[in-house]
Amino acid sequence: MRVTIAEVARRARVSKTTVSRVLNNKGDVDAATAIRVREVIAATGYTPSAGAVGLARGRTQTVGMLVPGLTWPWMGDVLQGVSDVLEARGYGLLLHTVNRGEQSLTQFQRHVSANAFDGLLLVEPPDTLSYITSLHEGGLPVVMIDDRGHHPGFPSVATSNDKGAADAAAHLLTLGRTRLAMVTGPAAFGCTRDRTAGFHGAAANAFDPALTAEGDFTRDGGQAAIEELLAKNVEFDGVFAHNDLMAVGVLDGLRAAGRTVPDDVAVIGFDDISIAEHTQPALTTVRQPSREMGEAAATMLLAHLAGETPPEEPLVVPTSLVIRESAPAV
Amino acid sequence: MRVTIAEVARRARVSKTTVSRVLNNKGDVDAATAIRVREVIAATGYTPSAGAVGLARGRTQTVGMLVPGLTWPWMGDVLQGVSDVLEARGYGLLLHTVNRGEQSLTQFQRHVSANAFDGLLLVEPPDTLSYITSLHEGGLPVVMIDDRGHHPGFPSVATSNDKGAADAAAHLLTLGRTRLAMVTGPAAFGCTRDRTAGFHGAAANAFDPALTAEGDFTRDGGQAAIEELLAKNVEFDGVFAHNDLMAVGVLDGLRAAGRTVPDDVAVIGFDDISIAEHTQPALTTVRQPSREMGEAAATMLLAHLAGETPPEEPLVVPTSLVIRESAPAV
DNA sequence: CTGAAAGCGCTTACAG
DNA sequence: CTGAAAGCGCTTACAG
Repeated sequence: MRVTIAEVARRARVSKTTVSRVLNNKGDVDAATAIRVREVIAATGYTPSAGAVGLARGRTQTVGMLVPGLTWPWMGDVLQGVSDVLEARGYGLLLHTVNRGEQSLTQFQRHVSANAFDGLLLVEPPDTLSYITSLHEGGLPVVMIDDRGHHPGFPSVATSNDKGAADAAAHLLTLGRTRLAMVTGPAAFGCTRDRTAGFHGAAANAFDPALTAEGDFTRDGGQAAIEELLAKNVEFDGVFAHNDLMAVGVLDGLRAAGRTVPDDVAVIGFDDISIAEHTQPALTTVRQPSREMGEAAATMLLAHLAGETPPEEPLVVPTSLVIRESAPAV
Repeated sequence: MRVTIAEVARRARVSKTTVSRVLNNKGDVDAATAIRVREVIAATGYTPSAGAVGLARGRTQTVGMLVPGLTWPWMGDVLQGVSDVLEARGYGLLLHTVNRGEQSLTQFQRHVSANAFDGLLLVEPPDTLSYITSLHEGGLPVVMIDDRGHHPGFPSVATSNDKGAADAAAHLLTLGRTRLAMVTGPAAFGCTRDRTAGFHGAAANAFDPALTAEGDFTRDGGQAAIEELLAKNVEFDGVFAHNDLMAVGVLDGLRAAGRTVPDDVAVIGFDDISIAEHTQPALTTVRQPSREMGEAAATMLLAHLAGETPPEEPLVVPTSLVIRESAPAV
């Protein structure tokens, strides 16, 4: 019993063409006619069928989004940013997860081939960069939310990993700390390289590369890393962890070893996930602007769909230092 | 340059009808013909256009999902469960957020009218129950993931709020605690009623209703509530908080007041969000099976779409007690 | 300013 | 077992 454009046309005593015109404000329509059509539309509650419009126009007004999984703490923020922008612009959001590996990708591929969306937003699932690149080269508008420092060959949104890490180092120096340690992410990640370089550069002599341990971005990995550092028996009074989850492990490891934070050792994390303000002591951290990155990526993709040429360089949304108790203000 | 069914038909020297038949394994097709068609499909990488199929069949193979927002800690788990099931069954997931109030709802309404999806899954946004009910009555298949104990008049998935709370009480009794307090959610929430009733029933005499404070499901609200309780100067040695976020506030408030957890006061939360295992001490909590609820809801909706009659009663996915240090095993 | 007709890419009776 | 034709609900040249 769905009302169609034909029904509206019949009731308004005009052609479907005319109804379509007033619907899309395209071409001139006699004022009185337009009013009559609008009245019928209002009275019937008519809404054009998304599927039919999409088929006729060759555009779905829908954007696909591909993410590795939904359980990372900051993923919800990214999604929220994306969702807000798309919704405000009348676009739908078709969400895809790569939680089941190959199978997931096959399903996703099917949706791509089926032209189910006009453009793609993504946070890169493991080992899919070349696949995504091929989609982009095949003509699909793509914008990547680059949390790994990949600097891909297509439009992307990133954050200031280097600057954020430098800010962390600078803050530790301000606190008078002179022997700084670092717990990094996996060496293969671009963001690990960027954060390491930024920290190293700003900390200068206060940082001894020997006081570096590689973690895996998990809490347990962070704890293991700090234990490794403590076992070296080299003094340090400040630690920068490449993400908050590891920083939580660092905090626990330090406590277990009898060190007080921040008195003995100041600790700074990266991300500002919701846990950060609830640790003991509350964690000072470099805030990653997840939501803003989502908004920026969606905005960029829509501009691309509207015909604008996307920027060559990654769009960088800056980090900001959030000062809490684990590395307090001076 | 998209390859269409017409192109496949031409290359295989058959009609579109026949191609459609082998695509959907419908009706008998000569074995040799079918093979020929399949070869062309494989060679061209043909995938039917989602929009065209949807228009012709009157079904989009897409499910809509409406959520209040993406930043609640357990929402990612719900979504992941939903996403896994839909994907495995070849359905798309169209995500809608009600982050911008009325405007969001208007946009959502438009998607509903536009027949953009076959069925709807939702976690209820504030004050939308009557609207959702009208959609359901209007014929849209709906399944609600009921985190609030609403017991709506349409299919839903819930968890054992009462039983979970009773388990918390029983565990505290097992630990020998005899004066139990409770920090509840807002009184208007169905789950608050259910958790209160379950706890009260199982704790019996050990629970004094005077030792109840109402919180708002936030960390700060939990801390305020425990301070209110402490100010009463009535002894208690166990606290059950209606969610983990408030339990974190309880932990902090207790620490500030010089009480030791769990020695002086044992604490149990509800949800088992990721923060729970990282608090000091780690939080014992009633695990809410968010992901399983998402899976169950999606499964139920797909069954409904396939023609099955959905159950009258809410499907209850059971909670489970996760024992950690804040209320350890005996 | 307006409408008839073709077309978007499929599916599905219907006829053979 | 197979195909021509109509139909799903729109949009868009084209003609007037």
